[in-house]
Amino acid sequence: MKAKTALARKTPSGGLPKRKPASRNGRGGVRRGDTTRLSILDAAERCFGEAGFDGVSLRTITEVAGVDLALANYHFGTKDNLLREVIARRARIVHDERIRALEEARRAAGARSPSVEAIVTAFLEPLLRRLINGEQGWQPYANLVSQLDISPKFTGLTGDVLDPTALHFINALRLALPKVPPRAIYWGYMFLLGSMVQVMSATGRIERLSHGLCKSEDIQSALRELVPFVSGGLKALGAAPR
Amino acid sequence: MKAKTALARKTPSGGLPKRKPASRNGRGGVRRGDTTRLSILDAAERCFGEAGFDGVSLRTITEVAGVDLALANYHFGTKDNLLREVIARRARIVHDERIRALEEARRAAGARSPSVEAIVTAFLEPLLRRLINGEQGWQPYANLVSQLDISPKFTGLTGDVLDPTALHFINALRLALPKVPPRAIYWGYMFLLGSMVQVMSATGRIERLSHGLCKSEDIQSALRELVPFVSGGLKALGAAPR
DNA sequence: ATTATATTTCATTGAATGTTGAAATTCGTA
DNA sequence: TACGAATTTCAACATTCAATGAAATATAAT
Repeated sequence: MKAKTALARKTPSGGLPKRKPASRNGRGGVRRGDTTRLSILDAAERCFGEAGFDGVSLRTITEVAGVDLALANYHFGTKDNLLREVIARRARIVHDERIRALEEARRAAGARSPSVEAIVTAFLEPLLRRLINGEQGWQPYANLVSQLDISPKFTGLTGDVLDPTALHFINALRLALPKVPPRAIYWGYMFLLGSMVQVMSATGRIERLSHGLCKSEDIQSALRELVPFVSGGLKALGAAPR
Repeated sequence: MKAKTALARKTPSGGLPKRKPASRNGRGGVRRGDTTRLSILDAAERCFGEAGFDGVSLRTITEVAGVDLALANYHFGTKDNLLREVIARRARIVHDERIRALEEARRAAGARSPSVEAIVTAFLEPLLRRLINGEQGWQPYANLVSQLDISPKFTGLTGDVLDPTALHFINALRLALPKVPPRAIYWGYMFLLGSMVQVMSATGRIERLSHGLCKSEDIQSALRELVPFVSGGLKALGAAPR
């Protein structure tokens, strides 16, 4: 384990971008390097999702992106940091929309607490809806976060971005289920995550098990089962024998 | 992608072991190479579980095992095959005990179907009980299978070993829940897997979320919540709006 | 003791890894 | 047009990777 001292000296991510406005350049204010930055992010997202962080090389990623290998270091510094930025890009979007959906559910419920179903839906829909609609890049992202969720090696990384969302929903569930002890709610949230992950990671397993009756890509149907399952499960919590 | 033609020529796993009985050797019929085989398996199990298949090298594994690097190839041929044998070793044990527990539940239920709780317990206990008891090597194994369960890259590998178990339990659940359409049962089984995985993979996440109220290693408490959650969730299936 | 086999050691293969330096190019601006 | 900064290219760095060949050693059977 060498002590990594110097980050790349000449990178915008090194001592912070500090890039000038760069407007009016005939490309709508889009800088030259921005398109390569994006294509690297997209390629990394796809490759990481398919093969895992350690299963793919920067060479493969930049090759898929169609750019020079050294540009990965120039724009992102290290492979670790590239992963971080891949995650953060979409995690922010999902987080914001989940919070918004939760507040919307609260508003709709008036003075009382939203139903468990409403809370669970507010959590699941923002991400799964994008998979259903086939929005560009979200399936690879879903694959990736599923893997990171499990691996002890990367939980520290995902935690910073994903934990704030969690606490909002745990709180909401606690209010909706006053009879269920907090300890059980935390575990229930983990089970919610785990069930969702099985829907997000397109492993093709359910096709084999069901002989084609169910399909991994049919997130719409999966979501129709997932919401009742998780809601029913959460309501059944706390019934354990002391 | 080079076509790898020749497996190592001089390995027992090459053209099948075909090793003589080797009894009466002063070590209770344990061959010389068996102890190194075991130490490599144990080390691989631990390393794979911590860092993932691609996250660890054969060098590290053999170093942890305290044996020469070349012995990994001699005993297991390739890294892929080493992973396969790591999984298969314990998967067989879990499978057998799950089937036995399921039959026991059937016997106890008499003419009727066992309860959903009994079926779910028969599935979860054989593996989780070993984690609760802290039996040697089972936590790393649980970590590992959790990761393989998610990654599209390895589902083909796990499928051969794990799918037969699945079909037994899916069948039992179908009988116990005649009102729930088969399509929903398959998804329910996936959700069961996903919830279980969250308990098995010791990521330390629940500690952070609950500020130490819940503990990853307290599988006993987790299981107490997991069984009602999954059972309640399964019973709530099929209530989806058409 | 003398084989034959099973196992271990040691040295090395060629390829692939993340990262970097320095020169070349492109671009916005003056 | 000329200058400076941002970006891209090219070539290499030192490691590490999985896998293997061949010699050495240990074990079991004869």
